[in-house]
Amino acid sequence: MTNASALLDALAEPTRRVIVERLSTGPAAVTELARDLPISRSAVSQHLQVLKAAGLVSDRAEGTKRVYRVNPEALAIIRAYFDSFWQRSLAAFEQAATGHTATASEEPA
Amino acid sequence: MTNASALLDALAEPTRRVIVERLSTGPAAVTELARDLPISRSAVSQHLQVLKAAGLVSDRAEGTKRVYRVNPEALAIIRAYFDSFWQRSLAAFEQAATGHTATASEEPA
DNA sequence: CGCATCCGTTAGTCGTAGCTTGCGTTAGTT
DNA sequence: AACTAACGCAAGCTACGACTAACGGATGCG
Repeated sequence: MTNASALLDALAEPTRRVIVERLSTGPAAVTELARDLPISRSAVSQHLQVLKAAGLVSDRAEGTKRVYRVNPEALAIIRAYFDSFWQRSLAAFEQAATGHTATASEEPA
Repeated sequence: MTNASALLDALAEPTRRVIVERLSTGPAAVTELARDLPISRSAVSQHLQVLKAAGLVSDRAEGTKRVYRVNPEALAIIRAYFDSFWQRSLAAFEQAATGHTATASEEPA
């Protein structure tokens, strides 16, 4: 679950990104989510299963409804993933520009 | 190409993520990339076309070779995307915590 | 108690992304 | 000029994933 690749595999689907974006503004139920999407409720449910298996969302039974919400920790992992990713690419970019290896003279803030 | 969705569509493919990870450590040519991958050189080339179309990488002819490198700006966009994303989810999470009870339900089993 | 709502699951169809193969092109080497 | 290495491109095949449809299980309400 601490693997960013598994999380990104789940976020590969555009529809799932929309769902997570929607859930990032607050919890929602399945039918409620499906109402704003051009697909069936069943499809939304299946997407939620994938997101849940990846650890991106969690669900909670509330009466007959089932409320889903995002897992901030999962987004934090992805965020950290792309952060180090970006820094590495910047280092390589700097190196290519200056022509010699960078000596880690960056300010750590 | 300032759209994060287009960038994420390109990074949906696991192989393409490996390629970009590899390129984030420094530029490389097609055959050089294909050497470490279980797919053909042509497949790698096709992946690079997708990444290039998304603006994630750029290429430069160097003799008979074609050197690819990552575009740090593209990674910065994705980074910013997940950053705001994460902050929104945190805000929603905090609101849910303070709005209801502090020691409320946690595990849905 | 029926009845409606909300949801997960399964089976099954279908589009498409990813891969290989083969070919043509360009650049470098002798 | 001949040969080789490094690519891109196009056609064709295959497998996977997204979707729908139909079902059954809970929960809530009259």
